[in-house]
Amino acid sequence: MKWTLDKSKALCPQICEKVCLKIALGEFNAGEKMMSVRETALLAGVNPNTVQKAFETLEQDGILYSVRGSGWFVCEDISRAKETLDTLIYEKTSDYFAALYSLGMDNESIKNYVKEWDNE
Amino acid sequence: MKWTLDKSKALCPQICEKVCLKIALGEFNAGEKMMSVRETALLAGVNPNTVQKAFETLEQDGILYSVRGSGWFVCEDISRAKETLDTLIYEKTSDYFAALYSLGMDNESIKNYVKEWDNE
DNA sequence: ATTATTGTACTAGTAAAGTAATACAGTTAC
DNA sequence: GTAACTGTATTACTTTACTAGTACAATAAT
Repeated sequence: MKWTLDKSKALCPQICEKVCLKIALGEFNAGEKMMSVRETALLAGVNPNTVQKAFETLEQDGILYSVRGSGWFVCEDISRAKETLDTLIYEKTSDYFAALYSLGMDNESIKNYVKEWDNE
Repeated sequence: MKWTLDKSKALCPQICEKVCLKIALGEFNAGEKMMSVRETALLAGVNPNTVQKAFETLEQDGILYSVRGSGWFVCEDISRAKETLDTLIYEKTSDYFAALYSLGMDNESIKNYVKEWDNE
């Protein structure tokens, strides 16, 4: 099924996140072959070059590796993928708090606001 | 004193937010004259054209108005500035939740994570 | 062996956001 | 009335992120 990406934001990081999550969830398994660059591009609705760059980023993070002519594979140690997810959650929370500080809120008011949040 | 902006993000919206906040906090008063485009540009460390665009955005939002040759002024009704701030807080929270949904979290886990957040 | 599929590389084009420099027009202060 | 401010407009340049098209090399399947 099609991946849903937010086209108003940078696509490359979204693809990285999606892959990390799918590894963490066991949708892609350690040591197994990934979808091809072109297939992923179709699924995500982006240019193959964008997927290529995303996979290369994940390669540097020790999450994927490539075999020329054969395909992309998930590394044996998937803890790196989980760490990357944790780091992303931390960073996004940190950014969120920073953004609301700029709007005049403090830690307590932010926590209360989130506590009452009730939307879908 | 100098405005501190995050240069890795779009500057124009940051200037808009800053002005809204300063109006809401009573640092700029209803009906009073604003700093000039050039002065604000120096203070914020950005190009005058960027400030001009930000002020024009706030003009469309009914928060500022300009008098050619004279300067920029704060509108009499500052409730629009406060509404804009509230909307921004709402949107940023909504974006934050959406981002963490993409990382595999749900409402409850996000609320717990924020509750335990303890950083500066 | 041939064919299809894979990763990889390269060049060019696009769009958004901001910078930079300049010019002009209206207002204010002296 | 002149000078020193204002806002406003225009043009060109830069960067980032992505698109688009093409080409080539290595592997796998037949």
